[in-house]
Amino acid sequence: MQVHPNTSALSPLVRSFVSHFGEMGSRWGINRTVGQIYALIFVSPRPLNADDIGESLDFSRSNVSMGLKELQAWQLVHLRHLPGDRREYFEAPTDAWEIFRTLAEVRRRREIEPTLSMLRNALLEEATTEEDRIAQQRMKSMHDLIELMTTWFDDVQRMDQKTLAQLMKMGSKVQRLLQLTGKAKLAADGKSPS
Amino acid sequence: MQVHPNTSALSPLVRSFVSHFGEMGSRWGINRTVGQIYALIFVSPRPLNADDIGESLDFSRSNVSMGLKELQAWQLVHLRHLPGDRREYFEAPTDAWEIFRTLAEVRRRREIEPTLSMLRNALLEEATTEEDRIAQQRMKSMHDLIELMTTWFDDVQRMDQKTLAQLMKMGSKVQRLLQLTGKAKLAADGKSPS
DNA sequence: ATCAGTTTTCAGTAATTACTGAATTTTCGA
DNA sequence: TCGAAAATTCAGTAATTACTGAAAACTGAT
Repeated sequence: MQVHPNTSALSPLVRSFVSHFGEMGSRWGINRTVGQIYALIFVSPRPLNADDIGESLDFSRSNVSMGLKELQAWQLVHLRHLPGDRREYFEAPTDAWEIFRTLAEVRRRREIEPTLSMLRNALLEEATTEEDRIAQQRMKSMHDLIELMTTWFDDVQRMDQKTLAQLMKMGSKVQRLLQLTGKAKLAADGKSPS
Repeated sequence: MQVHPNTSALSPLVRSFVSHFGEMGSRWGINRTVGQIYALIFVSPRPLNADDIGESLDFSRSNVSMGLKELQAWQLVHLRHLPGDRREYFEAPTDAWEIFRTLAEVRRRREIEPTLSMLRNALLEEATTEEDRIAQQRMKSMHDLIELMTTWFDDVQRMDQKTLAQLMKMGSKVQRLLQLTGKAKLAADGKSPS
């Protein structure tokens, strides 16, 4: 049931995008095929089914199936059904911010949390040697940084997009603003600014 | 010339840290051995030479050599020489911020820049089909986000650590501050706040 | 210049990861 | 409930990546 026009011949534009994502994917834990599948879905104007994908990229049906499973686990693609078609179609969120947040969230769960938990355990141990005491110190600073950054990221995520954009556009100018506030606060507390 | 005490028996503390880094490493592009070598150097109170490392982790001398080469390419470890010893010793920066910045910098060079450049090229192409036009739109939003974030990161890097810590601790409270400033600016411009 | 100590390279091999096609299971319309 | 269409699983194989030991190259003290 060929409902949609044949999309199996990729334009050079899409082809280069897809292949770049393949390369990049393999620098992450994501493998090449998974990267390519994602890229293809991301730029596609309509949801794609597994056959579309396999045909476009010349992967076996089962390979596509596994790739899609992984992308779903990363929450990078969503399953959809098209009326009058039993096959499963996939589409990807197009909002770059949303994608970024999703990725950050998944990585947090998979990498940050286990690391924090390992570090916390390590810090609970009684250090018996000087070596261990020094090791613990360094683990602590790593732990604290990770924790600071994730808390901050949680906060940032809660901001509305406008504030965020404003903040980012300000860049280091925010420094002056903070200095001002600091002084205002000191003044309000009845102290003279240093 | 056994100048230093034998460090080849790792404490349980260090052992678990090292092995966690091994696991995590393989989720990045970094392989397990490289992750472990880094972890070991990071917590070591003194610089280590390749034999120390190989002995502690039970890797072949050549494997250690390759791992160190990669860590140097990531700028995560530095070569040092100890007086009266011809061997090369390695140590890792212990300041978590510094490590983070280094990593960000290397990733930027290796992953972000090539991606931006691919996207810029793609955006220069004349889109002939509707499909390509849509693909380009999405590539553009991805490009813009990446660019925004890297510029922002550059700015942030230029801030002193105190401001940065302050900013991060404020978290979403900064939102109120920005709203205030916005209003102040409007007032200064002689307009009424919305 | 020599040479012992040290690091690097690299070809071969081991281990891991990716991919396929056939078989199985699931899904949903009739 | 059945059966065809679709999706998934999985054992086997291919491809890639990691690791080793032997050999080559380098280093610096004498």
